[in-house]
Amino acid sequence: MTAPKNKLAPTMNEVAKEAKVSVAKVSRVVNGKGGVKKDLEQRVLRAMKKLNYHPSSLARSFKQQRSMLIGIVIPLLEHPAYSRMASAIERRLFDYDYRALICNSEEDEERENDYIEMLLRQRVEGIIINSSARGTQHLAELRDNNIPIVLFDRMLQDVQCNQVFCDNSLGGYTGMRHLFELGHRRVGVIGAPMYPEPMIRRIRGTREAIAELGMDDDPALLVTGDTQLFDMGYQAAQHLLGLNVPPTAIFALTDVTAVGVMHAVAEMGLKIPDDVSVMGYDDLPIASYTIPPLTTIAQPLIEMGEKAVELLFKQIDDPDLAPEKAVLPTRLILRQTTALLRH
Amino acid sequence: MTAPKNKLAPTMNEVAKEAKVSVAKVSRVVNGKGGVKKDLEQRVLRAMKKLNYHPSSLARSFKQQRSMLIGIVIPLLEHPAYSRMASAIERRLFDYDYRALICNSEEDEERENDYIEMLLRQRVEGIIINSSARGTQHLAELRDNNIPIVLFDRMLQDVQCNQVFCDNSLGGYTGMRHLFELGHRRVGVIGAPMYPEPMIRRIRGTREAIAELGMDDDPALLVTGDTQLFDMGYQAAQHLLGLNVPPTAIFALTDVTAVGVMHAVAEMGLKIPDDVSVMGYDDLPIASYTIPPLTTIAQPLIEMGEKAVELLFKQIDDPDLAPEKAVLPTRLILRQTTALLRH
DNA sequence: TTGTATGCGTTATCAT
DNA sequence: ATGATAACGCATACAA
Repeated sequence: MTAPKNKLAPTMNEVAKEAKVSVAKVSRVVNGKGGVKKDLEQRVLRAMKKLNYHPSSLARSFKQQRSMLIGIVIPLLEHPAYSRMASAIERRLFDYDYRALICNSEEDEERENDYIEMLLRQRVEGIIINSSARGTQHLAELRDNNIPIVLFDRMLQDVQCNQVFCDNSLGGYTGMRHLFELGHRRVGVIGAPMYPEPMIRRIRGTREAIAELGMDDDPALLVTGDTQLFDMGYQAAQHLLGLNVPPTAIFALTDVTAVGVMHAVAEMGLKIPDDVSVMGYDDLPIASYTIPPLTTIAQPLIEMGEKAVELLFKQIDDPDLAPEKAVLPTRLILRQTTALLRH
Repeated sequence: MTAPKNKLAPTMNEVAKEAKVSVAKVSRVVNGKGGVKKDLEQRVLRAMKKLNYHPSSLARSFKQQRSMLIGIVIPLLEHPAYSRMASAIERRLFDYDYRALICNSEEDEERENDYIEMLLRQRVEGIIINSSARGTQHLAELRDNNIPIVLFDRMLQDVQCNQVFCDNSLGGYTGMRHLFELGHRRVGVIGAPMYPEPMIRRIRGTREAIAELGMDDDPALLVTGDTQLFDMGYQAAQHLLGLNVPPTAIFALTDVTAVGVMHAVAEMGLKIPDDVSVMGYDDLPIASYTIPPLTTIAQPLIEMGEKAVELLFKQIDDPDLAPEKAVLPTRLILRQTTALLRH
């Protein structure tokens, strides 16, 4: 790509000349600092309009050493849960006159690192990150660079910084317990993808429930995989229901996979919830519109986003503040895909 | 929000001091310009690492008068179709070393204008916009500001700039014709929301089919509304199927509304496609996973994004190039929600 | 091969 | 109330 050949945007200097005043006055008018005579102010305003002047954030940020930019790093913009988080965060930042640099890491650690380097260069004043990395070294480095950071959704144990997440372990447990109470003892769990932290915890929660409540503890009942898309749920359900002793319920640790599960179940000619109970996790909009509507574990995505912004600004205001961990509540949403086990 | 009290990032000057060379040399090393002795280059690299130096894009962009930033304006980040478009565009820009400023206008004209002003201030080198505005004045203004712009998805007649979109009218026609060929004469059309340009065209396409093929032309069969979410489809379907003479098929001009339709149909105890045929529009991932899978009109969202980026860079390279309109093909995806009309 | 100096557009400080 | 001017971090033209 070569350099743009476009006419350059007008500068404050040109406005000053047009209005026959000094740049200082233009600056004062632009920033509404007051101390400018009414008639001159009008002249400046007119000149601005005439030249179609838009103050350069580039120059301004550079001069002030403040970018008014916050980085948002999420694993997959196309995933409804993540796009919802990103949009909640962005909306809140906008209210504060901050702009968001939304980075779509596509669950790729290297891409995530590239983005972080980019954000550092853009001199973002803070980063809210839903990290796809397995390690925490790059985040520790951010902290050492003194850039305010909030870990979002995916918490990480051994890094000292602000974190906002739900108790995924409890969520996993709650779902399992719900199925247990309906009489299910043999429950297939779809924890795909395997590695991100929330998923590991959700799985752990289900295992705790299995142990504590004395449910079937069969390794064949846990299916993991690479993606968290429809397809994964579809395949996993086929596998689970093809087992010698198939489960009577399936807990898909993501709504999107749950939809895939429902599809597979229907295709096999089974009825939900009569023949198999199905649970999801996330409470995405789609969960209300499956047929029948999906019982699921809700996460307050919007509140999480708002909390993250709050913590970030707190830290920007006072960098020495001790990092805070905000754990938001998870909620069982009863709909119609789970039912009493038929004997 | 007060000014950040964080330690400032190290500058090139500090690196130069640390390495005991001039800033010019550091600059050369950073930009890989060559003409630097190996050992000195090593010293600079070491100093950079030691100080944790990240070149300031702010200063760089400011100095070079090139932001390397492109603005993307979309109506609703949380909508799967739009987040997919945004992500396709962003990915492609990233390959070109450009960064995206993703703006979520939330279908709000004023918000869209705020964002555009912001983008102008950020000195973006171009804008790819899926506009929520009804008028075109602000876009004409952009063009007059000489900022390269590509209209995306939602085309606008009377503004002279690059545009990428699908033939929505043909899409609407194609869907209708498909239903016609299955024997349906009385088809409910859900064109919600009403005003954006693609929707107007899709509706027009259905009307052309109705006229040309001699299908039932009953105003009660066209339902419009404010959103394009599940809910809208749900309500619209209830309305349509409650008509004195209900339609035998429903064409929801958006997959998301189609899912809402399917939900309503199921709730009323009707079978798809036996009792009612249902068609969607978009071919979102969810369309493959409804039960039964949704017959729909596919739009090549990824290709649209890539084409938009291509046109944008073309215009950046040569601002005097005549604007181009790229019309991408739409495709009928046959799945299982439409069937021959039972007599 | 290296360093010095200039300027990008803005804000802020200091005179006036 | 107003204007002249320095400074922000970097790339580059030019001198050495």
